[in-house]
Amino acid sequence: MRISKKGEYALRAMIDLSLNFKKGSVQIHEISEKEKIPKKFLEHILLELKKAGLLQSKRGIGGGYCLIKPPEEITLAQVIRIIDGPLAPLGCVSEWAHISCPEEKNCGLQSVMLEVRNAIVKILEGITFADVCKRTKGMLEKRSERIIKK
Amino acid sequence: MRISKKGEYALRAMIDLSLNFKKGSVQIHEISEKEKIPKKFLEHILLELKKAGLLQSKRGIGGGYCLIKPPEEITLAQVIRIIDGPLAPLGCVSEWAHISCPEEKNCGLQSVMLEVRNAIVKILEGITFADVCKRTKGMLEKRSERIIKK
DNA sequence: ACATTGTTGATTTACTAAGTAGACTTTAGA
DNA sequence: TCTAAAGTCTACTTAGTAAATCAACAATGT
Repeated sequence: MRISKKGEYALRAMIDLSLNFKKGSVQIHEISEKEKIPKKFLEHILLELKKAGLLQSKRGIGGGYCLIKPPEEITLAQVIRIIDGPLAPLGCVSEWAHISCPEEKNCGLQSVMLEVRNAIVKILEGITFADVCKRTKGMLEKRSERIIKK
Repeated sequence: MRISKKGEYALRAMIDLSLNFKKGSVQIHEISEKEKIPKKFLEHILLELKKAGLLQSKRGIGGGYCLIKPPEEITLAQVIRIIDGPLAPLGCVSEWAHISCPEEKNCGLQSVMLEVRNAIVKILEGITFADVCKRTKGMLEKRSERIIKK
């Protein structure tokens, strides 16, 4: 039930790019250092996200990556599907990669897993990168409040 | 976000054993044939489930496996955790294998994944094998109703 | 011209999933 | 007590994927 390391890196990179959406492009090595992601590996990830139509890039001095659309319009589900594939726990309940069930008689299992899939999808399709950034900000503020109170 | 093949096999085997809970023990090859699971592979799986305290076995002629507890008392979550490990999408939000977050600042992501984890856990800890069997039965009945109507 | 940055494809390394082989142990029943 | 039928155990294999790295290349700004 895990998101791969690659998927996690992709999400973190997208968060970084979302934070910089209005400030212009960010370079691979900046993200790599900030998020502690191996640079060469990150190159591939960003390229995939670019090919999927989420990112824009510019080469040469002063180059870098930036989001094509505002963070309000990109959901976590989109990124995870690009990098890790379908969100469903079993192939037979994925709408993206539907594989027929070997045992029709055990479809009680299928119906449970469909519930799980729907729950996951509902959350991840309902949350944009703008939301995530907002959450992070909110949490940081709360934290500093706590520190001030001390 | 997938359950492994092994995990799926384990679930199917447990469903079989649940259906036979009152009828006595079932042999590996019966399950293997019915569910189309490689026999040798299934041996490992059942052994793991036995060591985890879910199954009982008897060797020799007329031997086989059976549930220790009634299907009402075993949840899907238990089996998946035994075979596939934690249910959380990221290590940093698992209660079973908590790994600290590399980037405290991006904990917005963590909070989303915690929501996902909770949604998954809520479903899988809330459904027992008795429930799954009931669902399957219900679906089969509905299907035969449809056939009769034709 | 040149350093900087992204692009591309090949390759590596490590790990895990999935499955197999074979010797061993227990058991029921002829 | 012998034997065939079951589970048990240890080791191994094979395939695929995750994660990462390498090196040559292409575009860009100064």
